[in-house]
Amino acid sequence: MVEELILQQHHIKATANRITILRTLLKSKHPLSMNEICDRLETVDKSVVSRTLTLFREQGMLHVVENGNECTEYELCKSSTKEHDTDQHIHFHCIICKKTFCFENVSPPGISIPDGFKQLSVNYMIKGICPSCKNAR
Amino acid sequence: MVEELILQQHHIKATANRITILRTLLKSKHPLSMNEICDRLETVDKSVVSRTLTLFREQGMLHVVENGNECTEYELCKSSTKEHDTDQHIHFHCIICKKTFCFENVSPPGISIPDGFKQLSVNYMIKGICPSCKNAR
DNA sequence: TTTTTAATTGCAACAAGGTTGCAAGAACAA
DNA sequence: TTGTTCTTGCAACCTTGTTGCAATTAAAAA
Repeated sequence: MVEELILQQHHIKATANRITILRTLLKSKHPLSMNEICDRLETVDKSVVSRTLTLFREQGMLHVVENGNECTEYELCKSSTKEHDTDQHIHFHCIICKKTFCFENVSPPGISIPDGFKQLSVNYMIKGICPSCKNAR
Repeated sequence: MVEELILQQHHIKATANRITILRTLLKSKHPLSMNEICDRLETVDKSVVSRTLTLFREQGMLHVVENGNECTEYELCKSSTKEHDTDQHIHFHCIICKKTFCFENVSPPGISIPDGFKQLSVNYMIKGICPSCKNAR
């Protein structure tokens, strides 16, 4: 099973809940929040989802997508490990339908930051209106 | 008074609370969260701070800085109005001291986004360790 | 000035997102 | 089998932020 393989690669013990949560993330086309995962998986307690997402994050399995006023979202990293996150891209958050899109093939332009600051991660979030919400008006 | 002038320019009635909150933002070297403002101003109720920040935001007086897992922060716009926000820059959030810095002279590189998406705002947030936290270790 | 109307304030209660303590259950090794 | 560790689910809690409402204040009209 794909899920077990991924968990194994990140040194996480495979349990039924973890496989289910991972599968939910795998199936989704856009980043999911904790509550979206809970809604899709009514059998799993939110405390388990919370702890599982923390675990996945700590093991470098997830990207954390910060969409602003709303809640934190998570998406699977394609090619990242705990040490190296090579899979960063730009996100677009629709202020109407509240969905977050990944612009996979547009990578965030590197910028030079002032001396003394140590960069660990980047979050490039564009807000606006997505095509389907734009057309709906 | 500078504060009254700024409020007037954004068509906001000047009250004692609003002037105090604006002054707090003016004095700060980095973006402030609602709670940081409440801490500095113990006489003003947090509901007033909340409503005031909403008002300031609606009138284009503030930048909203999303620092991720923690809370929303606000900073004064230098040159923005309700219609045009020309004063966007990159922010750096220190994961240790939780302070957010503005990189004033590094403007976010424009990127071309896919067709159909309408861009309204950009948030470019770098996370890492700031100079003083780096030196403290 | 007095009256009427509208805006602002402060308190408390609430809501959403998320975390934590803890006891019970499952997995696993000795 | 027994002991140890990990995982789970429930409830309680915390934090950030908003809202209902009555009281106060400010502004406008008479």
